[in-house]
Amino acid sequence: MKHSEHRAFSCNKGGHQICIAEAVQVAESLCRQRKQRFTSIRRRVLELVWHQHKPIGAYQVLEALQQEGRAAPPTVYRALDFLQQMGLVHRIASLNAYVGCAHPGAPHDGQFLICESCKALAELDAAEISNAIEQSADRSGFKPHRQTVEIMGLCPRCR
Amino acid sequence: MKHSEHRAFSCNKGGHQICIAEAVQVAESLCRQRKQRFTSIRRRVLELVWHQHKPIGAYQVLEALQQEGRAAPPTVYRALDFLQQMGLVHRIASLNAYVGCAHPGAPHDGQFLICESCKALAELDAAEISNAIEQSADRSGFKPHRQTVEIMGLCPRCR
DNA sequence: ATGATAATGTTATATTATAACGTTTCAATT
DNA sequence: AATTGAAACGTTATAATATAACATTATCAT
Repeated sequence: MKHSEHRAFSCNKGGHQICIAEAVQVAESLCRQRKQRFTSIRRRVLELVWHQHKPIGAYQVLEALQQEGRAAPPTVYRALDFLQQMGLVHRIASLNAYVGCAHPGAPHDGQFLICESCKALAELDAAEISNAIEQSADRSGFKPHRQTVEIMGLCPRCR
Repeated sequence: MKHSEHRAFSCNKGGHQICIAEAVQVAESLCRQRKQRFTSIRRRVLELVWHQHKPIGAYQVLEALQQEGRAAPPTVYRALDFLQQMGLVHRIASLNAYVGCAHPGAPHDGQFLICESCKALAELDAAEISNAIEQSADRSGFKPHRQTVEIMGLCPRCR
């Protein structure tokens, strides 16, 4: 089944992709477990981050919040920081943007495939890549701690 | 010779590391080959980027330039853009900072090891990593084009 | 109910980067 | 040497991203 190979970019059906309602449920559950408050702002920001399956900028989130009432940058950044600490959201450094974590539960650095054409993003968690990184680092006497891996290119639909 | 394994973080002797004067010479030569102008601003910015073997921010470069005369942000960003296009400087997305390219000649995306303690940076060009990325991307039907790989951790001296 | 802690509101500002437009420099040709 | 067209640079303003600092409110454990 060829399509299954592309599930990194698909959503909902048949995969481990978590969509907006599911993402919120998982978040709620994880926060409860960890005795952290999943406040309405945090929930709303998580929803907005998941709203498109593309990275979203902090100020785009802010705009959306402002249409529902007052809000200022710190509100957004605090919520995003919290969600990142909970491992529910990743920051994409090369885009200054944020995306919902596809594999929450255990905090981790993801690896990201980002389509230069349609801006869609898929999160990988390829041990193959992590291992290659770890081994190469080791050979330089370097002890890796955190990795940023962001691959720009063309997604299956756009290539 | 254990130290040779660590040459990614060393400088000058016995390795392919290029230090400030060498970097300028190589740059001069490459620009001449490509019929590009290696102006005094571009030279000076390249020197400043190489001055420490650590990533440097655009505004730090600016400050240095301003101590030698007038300068404004566009001056720095233009020079940095040019140097990046020539493959002489890399931008480190996770730091919003710039670093001299250790392997100029053919433009490429490097992979970077960044020490969280002393801020030293080493550039890798590990085929092992690129291959792992390419294969993982392939399996998702993704055609990679450009990669950002930035590993934070502890360098040999600080670990 | 009370007090401690965490979360949020609010204002201001820091940091990084680019837009827009006029001027200068440079090198190729006349 | 003068001309000219393109590239580089100067300058001012502003955009885009992110944080500092401090007052206020909400929540939880007692």
